[in-house]
Amino acid sequence: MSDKTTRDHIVEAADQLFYQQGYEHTSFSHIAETVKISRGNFYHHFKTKDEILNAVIGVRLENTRRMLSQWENEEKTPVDRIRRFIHILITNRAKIKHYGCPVGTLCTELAKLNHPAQPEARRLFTLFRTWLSRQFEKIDHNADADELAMHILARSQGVATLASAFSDQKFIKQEVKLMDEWLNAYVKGKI
Amino acid sequence: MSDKTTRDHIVEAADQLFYQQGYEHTSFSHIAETVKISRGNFYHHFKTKDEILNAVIGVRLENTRRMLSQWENEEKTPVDRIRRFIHILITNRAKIKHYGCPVGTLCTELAKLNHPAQPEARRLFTLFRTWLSRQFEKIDHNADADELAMHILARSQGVATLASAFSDQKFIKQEVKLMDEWLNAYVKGKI
DNA sequence: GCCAAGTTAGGACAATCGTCCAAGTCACAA
DNA sequence: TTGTGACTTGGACGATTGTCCTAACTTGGC
Repeated sequence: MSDKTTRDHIVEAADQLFYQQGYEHTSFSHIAETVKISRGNFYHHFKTKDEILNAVIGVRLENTRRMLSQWENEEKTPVDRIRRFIHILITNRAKIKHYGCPVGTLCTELAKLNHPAQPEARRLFTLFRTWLSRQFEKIDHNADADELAMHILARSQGVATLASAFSDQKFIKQEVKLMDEWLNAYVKGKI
Repeated sequence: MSDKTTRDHIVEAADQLFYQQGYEHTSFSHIAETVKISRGNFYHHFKTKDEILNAVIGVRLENTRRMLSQWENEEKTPVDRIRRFIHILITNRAKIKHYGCPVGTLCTELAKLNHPAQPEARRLFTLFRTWLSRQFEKIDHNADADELAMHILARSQGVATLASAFSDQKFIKQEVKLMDEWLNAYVKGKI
């Protein structure tokens, strides 16, 4: 807990703030205030704001990888694993209602800013995409697993966007149920 | 064409720029540069930046209403009308690939800024939502039309988000095809 | 106890932000 | 012809932005 370096604290605070208020709208002063350090202290750890963004994307990538491999261990069948993915919408529904999906909203913002970190941010999506794709492949080797992965990914994104726009948690549960049914129907048709 | 007032030009330019680079990232200087007027001239037409945003949302609402009633006239069956909605993804695929959905990305940004115009922006979604809901009601009076409308809306949003994140137009066509099939299956089951 | 390296604080910096204002231009009514 | 009101200009304003710098502090090896 307390063996975290200042750098870690900065990245952690930036991670939260970028999610809750967006990258551009989060200023150095705001991060400094949260971490309770001087504004000038930043430039000993990071040269630019973009460098902080890269660090944030880095830890998000690592956390995502860890989460996916944990799901891989805890859920024994590919169908259960995909279901586990679908249900993060439920798990994170409170935050999603307020701030949307951390991955989707970041990619959307960086696209508008035409920011050089776009490819790095996209890797967060790619992580889920390839992981889901591998699960679908295990279900049916002849299926176009990547298309199915993108399909699930897109539906999750849409749910997060609308749940946030309408501040509606019930809608999340509604759509998760539909996605579960879709997955069951798919499995029944293929196995 | 040339009978547009300066105010109209400002709103028009702001509309495009808010879509392409986001609301916060678009500055007065940038709009002024585009319209080719002095920066100071703004405050004869608008008191604050938020007022411009409200005007932009206003014209978007009006344009959307006009578009929906046009679809209502051109397409004679509710199914054709819903299909028409689905296919704006194809029509606007080039811009969606770059900037995502104009409605979804605006609502997402305003949510992060905790901006007072959030309810106004949400009305853009509501317009589509109630229109789609009415179409579904015409297909089947016993259906939960609103759930179906939200479902289609969410899937469109997801497609736009991922198409932008991956700069992938082909994915749009792929998913539109799936949505068409979903609609056909639904109609076949209910009629 | 001392020095070097790593870390921090606080403020200076140029640029840009949204906002506002005084002066000027223009068209048209009296 | 003159006066009036709508419109436009260019710049000033205070605040805030990301960036950078210097001086002070802390720490560990000698």
